[in-house]
Amino acid sequence: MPDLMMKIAIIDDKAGNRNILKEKLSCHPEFNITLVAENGKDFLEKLRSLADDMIPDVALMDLEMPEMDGVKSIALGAAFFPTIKFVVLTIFDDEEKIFRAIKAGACGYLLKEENSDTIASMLNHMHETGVGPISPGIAHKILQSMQKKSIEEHAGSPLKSIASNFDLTEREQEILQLLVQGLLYKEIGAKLDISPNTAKKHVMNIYQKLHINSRAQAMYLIYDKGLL
Amino acid sequence: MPDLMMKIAIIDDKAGNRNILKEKLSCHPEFNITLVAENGKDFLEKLRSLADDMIPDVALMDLEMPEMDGVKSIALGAAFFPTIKFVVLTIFDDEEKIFRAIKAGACGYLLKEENSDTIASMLNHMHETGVGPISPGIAHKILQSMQKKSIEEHAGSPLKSIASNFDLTEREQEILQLLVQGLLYKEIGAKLDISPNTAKKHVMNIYQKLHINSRAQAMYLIYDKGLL
DNA sequence: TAAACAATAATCCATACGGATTACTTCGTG
DNA sequence: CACGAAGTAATCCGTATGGATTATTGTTTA
Repeated sequence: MPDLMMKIAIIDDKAGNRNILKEKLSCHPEFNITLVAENGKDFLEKLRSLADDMIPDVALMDLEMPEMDGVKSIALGAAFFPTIKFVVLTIFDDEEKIFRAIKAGACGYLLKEENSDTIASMLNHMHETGVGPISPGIAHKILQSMQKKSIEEHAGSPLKSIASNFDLTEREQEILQLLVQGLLYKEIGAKLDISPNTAKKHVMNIYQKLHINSRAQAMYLIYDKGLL
Repeated sequence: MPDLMMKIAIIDDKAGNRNILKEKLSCHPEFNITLVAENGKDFLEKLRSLADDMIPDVALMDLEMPEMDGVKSIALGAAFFPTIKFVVLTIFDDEEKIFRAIKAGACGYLLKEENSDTIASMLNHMHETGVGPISPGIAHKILQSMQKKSIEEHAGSPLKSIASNFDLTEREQEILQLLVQGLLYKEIGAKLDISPNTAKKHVMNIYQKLHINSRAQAMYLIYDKGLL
């Protein structure tokens, strides 16, 4: 049996939602809210400055957020903090968003309208069995979208998913491609016929957009986490 | 509100299962079992000989059946009787079967272990809102298979074959593991409780054994060149 | 047309990295 | 017991990297 205590992170840009959720969870003593963030960027920053034993077990994540939305935060969070279970907690969204959140690594998808007991029991169920919580309405949407289009064709092209999820420009994709092959700035510059300084500038812009800070992290994201 | 009376079809090859299910539904007067069949072929034949107003609203379908299995019957049934909602009712199956049943046109997927009330409330919910019933465990499987497909299944631990091919020690494998996740020397040191200098020394030894000279090349070897 | 964005480029600084060398400890195995 | 292999640790050096800032040019679009 796992720990009885479950460390929970709440990520939502609206203070009202955060408080409602806190209140809902507070009735259940097994939940320990160890991290609250206003958006994905905030969340990742706080995570990085956290001691290992304070890393949350579960992140309850809204999708619509400024600075960094839920899909991006799940993709990055799941890559760098693989022990965290990401559960989307949101109002009813379109299939595309559901789909992208799941591909990013969400293991559950609950509607905000679910009541306190439902949420609690589903989270406990997940903690015990590993089975992610899914609201029936969401499951239905997933089924429909699966019937419509096969997943294979939706898998899409390599670097494109990074580009679409993180708004990389054409040039930045090109440079990322070379970067993750291990080329030096001067080599990238030579290959693209630009100054090494410019190559470096592009790389810095890419880091900002992906919210990482080293070439190694870029490679990790792209190669190991299949974000490519 | 739709009809209070819901016409139900039961398709299962085992008489025991049929009876258990009948019993479960009998507690709920809104269900009217109008058709019982032993397999898909039997089901379709009986359907064709039925008056229009006796066509069931819902078909509760087992998957493993002789003569004609559940997937085929759903595909054919959904084509010729588009008003019928097909709900798979089965024990826990592998992802592939779940997938095929959904693509064939199943609008719900329940586990046989669900209790009477759960099944009844989910069927009623579907009848009212059109939202198909899905057991949490099944929804979880679907999510997992979607994630796997999108991540494109890169094979298991490359580290072992690297180790065997290049005579890396246990400690070196351990360190390589952390290195290619993008950790700094100081982070590797902290994680393994050794000096960052030592971590670096190990990395230098690894580079020599692999005949490379940068972290990027290590990652390239392991991730892109698929293990080596 | 003005504003926003993309690509180009340079500079400064602190730090991380790759490379080489030296040294101490703890194991086994011969 | 002695020797080597593995793990530990420190130091010095030069280069590459990450981070921040500033600036010019062209393109797009509101």
